[in-house]
Amino acid sequence: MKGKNEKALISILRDHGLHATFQRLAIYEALISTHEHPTAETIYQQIKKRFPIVSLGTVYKTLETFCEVGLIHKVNPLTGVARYDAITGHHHHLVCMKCHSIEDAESIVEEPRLSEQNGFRVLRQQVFFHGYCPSCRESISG
Amino acid sequence: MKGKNEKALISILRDHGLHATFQRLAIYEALISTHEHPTAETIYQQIKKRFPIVSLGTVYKTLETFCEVGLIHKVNPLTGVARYDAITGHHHHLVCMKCHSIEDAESIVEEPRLSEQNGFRVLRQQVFFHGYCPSCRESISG
DNA sequence: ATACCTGCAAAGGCTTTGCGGTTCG
DNA sequence: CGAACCGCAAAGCCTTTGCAGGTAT
Repeated sequence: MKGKNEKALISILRDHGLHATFQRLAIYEALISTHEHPTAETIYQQIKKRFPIVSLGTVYKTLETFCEVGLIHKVNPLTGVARYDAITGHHHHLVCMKCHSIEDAESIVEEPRLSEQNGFRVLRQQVFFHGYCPSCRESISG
Repeated sequence: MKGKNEKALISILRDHGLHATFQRLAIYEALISTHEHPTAETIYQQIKKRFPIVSLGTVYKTLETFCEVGLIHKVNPLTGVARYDAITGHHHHLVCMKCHSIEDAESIVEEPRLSEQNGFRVLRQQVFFHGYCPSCRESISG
């Protein structure tokens, strides 16, 4: 994605049904130019160097819009509120994107519990499946 | 865990180096009695029925303490701040528990991308590996 | 006896919202 | 031109913090 010219970016935004404003171009460009999974604040700080007028509120709104149309993803799989679990063993979670229920799921594949990867010491792993629980699925697609 | 008597719960708390207060017993009991991955607020509401005096602040503190000693887990793998990612393809994340950096990781095992499980329609899956990145690892264990 | 824990209330931080004005298509 | 979008600032949550009093060991 890196190095994409402005025209290509404009097309991408329009293909997703969005107006191509310079704020959006700047935000999207900032996001595809890094692998650091930045926060809204971080993106805001970076953009401000080139466009001192952009506001933090717009960055939030824009990122949310991008998520809605599927252009980007939130890395954080939940919606802000902390959720707790007394089961500390290895298992997965089925997260409903509508009602935000969280169900446990068995480990489907017995994955290797790597203790290292690229020098990164892994202490715990979690798998999230996002989608629609049976009842929400019904209420959405009929 | 369900149905554990009070004595057993007290032992569990003590084994983790914690004082056994009735607030903690109530909070822990509430958490092991459900599979709904409740929020602090939810636990608070439930406990209030039996012990109207317990405060929400204590629930938060207690849950945090339980996490620190490994008695429970936060389901949410990050620390409250939303993080964004322009790469929407299937990949994993290495989350540093100290500096909160997030690196991409390749899919180690080619997992089956189930579209269904228990009637749950899966649209996206994310795997989080929590641990220490190379530099934090160094600064912790010498 | 003392270190730990709780309740209360205030503060903090992240995110959303409302509104008037502006811009894109 | 109309709908979509932006900046600004205030409000809204969720969570943490500080402190004085109480409790477990």
